[in-house]
Amino acid sequence: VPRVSAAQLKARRLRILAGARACFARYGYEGATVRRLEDEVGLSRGAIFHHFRDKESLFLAVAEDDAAVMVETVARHGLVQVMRDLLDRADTTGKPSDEGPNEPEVAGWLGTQLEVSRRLRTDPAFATRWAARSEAIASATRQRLHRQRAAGAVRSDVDLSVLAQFLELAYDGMVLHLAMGRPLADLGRVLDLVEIAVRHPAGGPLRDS
Amino acid sequence: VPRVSAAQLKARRLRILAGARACFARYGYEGATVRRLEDEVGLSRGAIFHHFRDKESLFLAVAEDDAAVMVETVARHGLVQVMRDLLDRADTTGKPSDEGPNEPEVAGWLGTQLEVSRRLRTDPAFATRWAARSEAIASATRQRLHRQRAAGAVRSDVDLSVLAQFLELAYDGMVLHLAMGRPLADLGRVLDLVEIAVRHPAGGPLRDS
Amino acid sequence: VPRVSAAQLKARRLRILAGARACFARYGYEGATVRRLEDEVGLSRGAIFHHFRDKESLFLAVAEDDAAVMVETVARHGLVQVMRDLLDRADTTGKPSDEGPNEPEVAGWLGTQLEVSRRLRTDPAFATRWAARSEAIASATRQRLHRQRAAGAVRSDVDLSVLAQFLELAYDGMVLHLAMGRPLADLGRVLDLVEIAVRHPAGGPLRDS
Amino acid sequence: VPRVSAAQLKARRLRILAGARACFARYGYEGATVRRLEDEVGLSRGAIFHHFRDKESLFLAVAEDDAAVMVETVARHGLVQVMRDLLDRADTTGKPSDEGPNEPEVAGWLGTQLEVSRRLRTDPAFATRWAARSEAIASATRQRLHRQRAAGAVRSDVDLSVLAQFLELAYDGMVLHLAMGRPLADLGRVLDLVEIAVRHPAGGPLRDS
DNA sequence: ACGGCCGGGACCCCCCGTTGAT
DNA sequence: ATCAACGGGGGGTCCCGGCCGT
Repeated sequence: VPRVSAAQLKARRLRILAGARACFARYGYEGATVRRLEDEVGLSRGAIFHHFRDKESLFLAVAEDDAAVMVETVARHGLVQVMRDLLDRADTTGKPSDEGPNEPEVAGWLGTQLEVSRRLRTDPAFATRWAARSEAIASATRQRLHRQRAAGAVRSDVDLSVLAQFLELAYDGMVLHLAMGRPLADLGRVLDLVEIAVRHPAGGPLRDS
Repeated sequence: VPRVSAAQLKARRLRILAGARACFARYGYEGATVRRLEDEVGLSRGAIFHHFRDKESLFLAVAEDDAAVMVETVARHGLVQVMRDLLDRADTTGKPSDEGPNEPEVAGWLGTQLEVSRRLRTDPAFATRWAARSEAIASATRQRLHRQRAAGAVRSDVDLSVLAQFLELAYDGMVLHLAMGRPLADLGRVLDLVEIAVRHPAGGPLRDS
Repeated sequence: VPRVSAAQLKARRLRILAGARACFARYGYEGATVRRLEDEVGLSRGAIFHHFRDKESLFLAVAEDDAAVMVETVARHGLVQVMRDLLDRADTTGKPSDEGPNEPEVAGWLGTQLEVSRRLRTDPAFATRWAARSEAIASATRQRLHRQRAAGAVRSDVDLSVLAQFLELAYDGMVLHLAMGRPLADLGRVLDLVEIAVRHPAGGPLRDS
Repeated sequence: VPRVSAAQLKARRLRILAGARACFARYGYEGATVRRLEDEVGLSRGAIFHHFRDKESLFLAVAEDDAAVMVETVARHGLVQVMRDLLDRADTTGKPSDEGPNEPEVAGWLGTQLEVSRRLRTDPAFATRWAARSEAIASATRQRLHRQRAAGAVRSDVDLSVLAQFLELAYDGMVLHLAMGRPLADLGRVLDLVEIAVRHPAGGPLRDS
């Protein structure tokens, strides 16, 4: 017999995830000591490790959450739009999100992405667990491109998979760029270049904006 | 009175840097424990920390070395070529470099780049020290683009700085992509897209390769 | 919700202090390695440093405990009596104390005193924190002398503060003498001299004992 | 065939001893790292360890030097005078000594004494090596008292050995007091008390000074 | 469900003393 | 005789996770 409602349990879990995301983003995986997780989450070791087996599992849960959100966003708006959103939100620090309180902070998102990449390099076991998530994003991108091409909005002289990889390359580049806190500068116009390169075989004229 | 010649000292220093680069790349900064550094380098704590004040300094030296090599390469061959080289070398693991024994392993290079990005996020002091290196690469890219445009090989309807940022975005994307060990797949054709987007306002036909 | 009662916590703390005192006394501050502290206390690093921030704090707690006991003893029985007790207890090693189990072993006391003196010399920050404790002992000595003089048991041709310093000098001397493990020999009769010098302007005849 | 004169060798040795004494006094035995000894002495490890087998031997040499000076001073002027000198010199910090450049700084002397006491407690082997030096000082004190009594300057109703121990007690007290950097205050008048207690059975009037 | 106490592994770095070159 | 380079042991401390009591 659960002493608290399932809803409360889920809320607790989300609270832990949110705090953990912030912590991992700010300090990195190793830098996010259990002590700091406690402080950020507002619960103690016992509570945290009651919900997640260990630090690794907690991190994986955070990362999978982010990945799921991203898959959905890509499927609905496309990778380019994801990048533009990223840019907008990075532009206004601390600006309250317009998609609800569950929307992960952009800094947290970026940080988590980078931490994932680090663990992919150094931890083969993690890589295995993560492969499915990664493919889900790629698949969502390809499917959307497929729909877009059918609508005539995507150049047809290049394989879809190549275009998808091109967009992923740009996305990865943005993640790294923003996560390193480098200046935003003309990133908006850079994204214009990216979009045109996907749209028109000729690259075409720059859209006026 | 130096016990060993300056040449030997420099060689020793390079040996430490090489081992450290491999270690940082394989295990990440925190994962590269002193024990592992000893094993990889083949020297003892005492020797290593005689040449470098502490682990942080050692890492910084590795990163600055890589940055210097990269600045030079960009100035000579351009960022696109750097990316193609990256791709070629990533294609054949363990293949002996054709630029001499001092050429850093590509895996080491990539890993270092990512570790730099992590520390940039989490360590403001490091960010300050690194800013100059970062700008040097950007500057080299801009200067080369300037020369290329004068030669008519670069589109003239877009600001150079935007094109430079576009290339840097693609480069960052490649670093992240490769460092995460993701499949190379059609990355070569993706780079073609990148190159064309920089070259011709009209995008033009894909070069046959 | 405390897992253990406050009493148990306090007991644990005292157990750590007792072991630490023995360790510091036997090996000195630097010689009292964490490993030895573990062995002596019977608890692990984790437990010890859960109660005390670091080795320094643990040592300070031991020293302050000893100082508090000494202030009280001086106030009740006077410095001369403290010295005689010291002598008696040094005479019979391992003899169970007659003042309860919390009474610090004399060897521990002495060793701590000497370690305090070392840190006073080498660590100005420690000196500042310790000044108050030192003055408390001096003050207790002066107050007791004041009462004794009123009772006619102390010579009146010398300033009280000088007499107090004389006694402190003798006390310091005893600490050093005993801590160095030098022979006790006629120390009892030496203390007679000290006492007489404080009591009678003329030094007077030796009391028969 | 010595490549340098014996005098130069001795000078080098003295230079090392002087620097080491300062270092041991300022930082304590453990705190006097080889690095600091190098800095203070102005020579490197190799040079230092060429003249002294290891740190322990160096410390012992410093201590024995000090002890020898003290034996001589006690024999010539008596322990009370040694204490008064100590006091005078402690009174004027940095005052150039009037007994030549080989006269150890008072701070160094005191620090060494205390370090000796620490090692006596914690290192039985050291205690054995030191016993002879300790007895030499005591012997010098007794012999001088013997001569003084013959001259009628010392009370005759107390055993000489007790008086000697009394003086040693006071001396040890001064060492501890001064080494701890406590205020000098009325220490001069305290020494008057000590002297009178040794001189006259009746104590007698305080000398005017 | 939660939290404080605790165990013990491992971390980085310091430190002493040796070696071989000069 | 002197010193830089070096080996490797051990220092304190942090840190993760388990264990009970509440």
